[in-house]
Amino acid sequence: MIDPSVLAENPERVKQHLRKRHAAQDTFALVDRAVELASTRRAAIAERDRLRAQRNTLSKDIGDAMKAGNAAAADAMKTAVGEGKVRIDALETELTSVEAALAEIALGLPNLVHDDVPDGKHESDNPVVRTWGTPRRMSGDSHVEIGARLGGLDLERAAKLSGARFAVLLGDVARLERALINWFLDVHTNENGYTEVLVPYVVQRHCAVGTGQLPKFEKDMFRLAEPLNGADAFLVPTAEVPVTNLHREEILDEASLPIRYAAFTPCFRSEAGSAGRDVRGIIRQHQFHKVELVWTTTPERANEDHLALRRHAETLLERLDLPYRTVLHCGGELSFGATRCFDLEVWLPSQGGYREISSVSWFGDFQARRMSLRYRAGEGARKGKVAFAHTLNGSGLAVGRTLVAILENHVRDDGSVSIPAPLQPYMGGRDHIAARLT
RNA sequence: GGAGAGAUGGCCGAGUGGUCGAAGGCGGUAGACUCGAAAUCUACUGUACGUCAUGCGUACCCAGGGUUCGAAUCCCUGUCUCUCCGCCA
Repeated sequence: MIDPSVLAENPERVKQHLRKRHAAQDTFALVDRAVELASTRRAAIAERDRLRAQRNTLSKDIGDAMKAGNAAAADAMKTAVGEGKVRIDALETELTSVEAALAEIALGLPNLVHDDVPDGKHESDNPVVRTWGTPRRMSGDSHVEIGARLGGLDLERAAKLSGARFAVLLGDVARLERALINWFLDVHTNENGYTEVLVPYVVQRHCAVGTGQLPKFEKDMFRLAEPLNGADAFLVPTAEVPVTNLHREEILDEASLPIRYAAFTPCFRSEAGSAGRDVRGIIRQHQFHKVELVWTTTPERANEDHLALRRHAETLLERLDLPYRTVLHCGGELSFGATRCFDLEVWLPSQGGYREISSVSWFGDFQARRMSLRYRAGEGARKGKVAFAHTLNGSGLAVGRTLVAILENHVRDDGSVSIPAPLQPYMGGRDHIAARLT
């Protein structure tokens, strides 16, 4: 959520950011509507509070009059309070609907855009900010064929269980997936200072509102048919949702920041808008695994923290010897809640191009406002003041896509696949997975 | 699934209709004392919204309703936590 006072007092600035995002036309009208609603809201609050102050004074006087035995005076004042109450009730009814309408708009507006974000509308407008490694294979079999030859990937049987966009992994390929999870977590906790956290995979609606998936993108998530503990609930689309919400509605000490979590979770996505894209293989699945890195930090630190987080993800690809590039999202590509975002794209020979394997986002205080995640400044001019924290997250990494990249980049001529050195300890010390003889 | 107890400020804990944003203690901050520290003493120590802003007003004692001139306090509903029994991984 963007700052409501900026929305109310500086709508032109908000629209400028919307233009940079190439937002839909009707979004601009919503900004104007919000300005009207905010003004109505302020007027209603002012009148209601004035009447309540009057009531509170009178109530005291009534008590005094009754103690003094002056029933007639008390009754007269009771009548006056009663009249005020009718108006107060009307104003509160009005406020409830005005604030609901305002919240609906505010929760549906995307974040403001960081100055670093370049103009542009499409993926092709994202500038490349880093390239690492040289692709050895420029084309060839996809992970589907390679995985099948290893006896480790069975999409047909997965379809018997769950339909399209699911996979069954077997043998050493399944173990390689598990090795990646363990290695990612070990690197982040042992070398990068993250705290490992294991969280629920089902969350109630308010959490997904907090991180920004809701209310706008409900179609992308799996919603449970039955209420969970009395509330609407969803399978997590990413660990970002439960982990960022861990400290919702808290006021953290600045000394405890940044808080950095590394979380492994399965991720569930309905991908409703993706019909026809990546139908083959395991690039786009309804269920996949991801290790996610989530930071809660201060506005002062956030810029450098965002770059540090990006390096934590990039380094993994380098150690796995997987060529990749890093792009900076242009305005039109920037996701709803992000103020600045880097995508890491790994080289996939079968596609002859780079594919997203990690998205490293800085949200400013956008998510923090939605979940009331705040901190108290410890030092400096603002000492003792409470402010919204900044949140960041990035994949470190998407496990399934890393597996695909390893299969496709490290396959050998005989159909076997080399295991990158860091993963070998997790694979019984072996340096390759052999192809089956058939 | 059955039975019971509870939810108050950073923490502990008092408060059963008005003088309660809330006693007291702990913790924290500042000052005094001290060469310094400890101990001691003094003061301060919530969040949000509104505003004709070094001030004033309003709301918040789990949440939502209700009773009342007036609710932390009374009533209803819900949520969560704890204890015991049952079941289960």
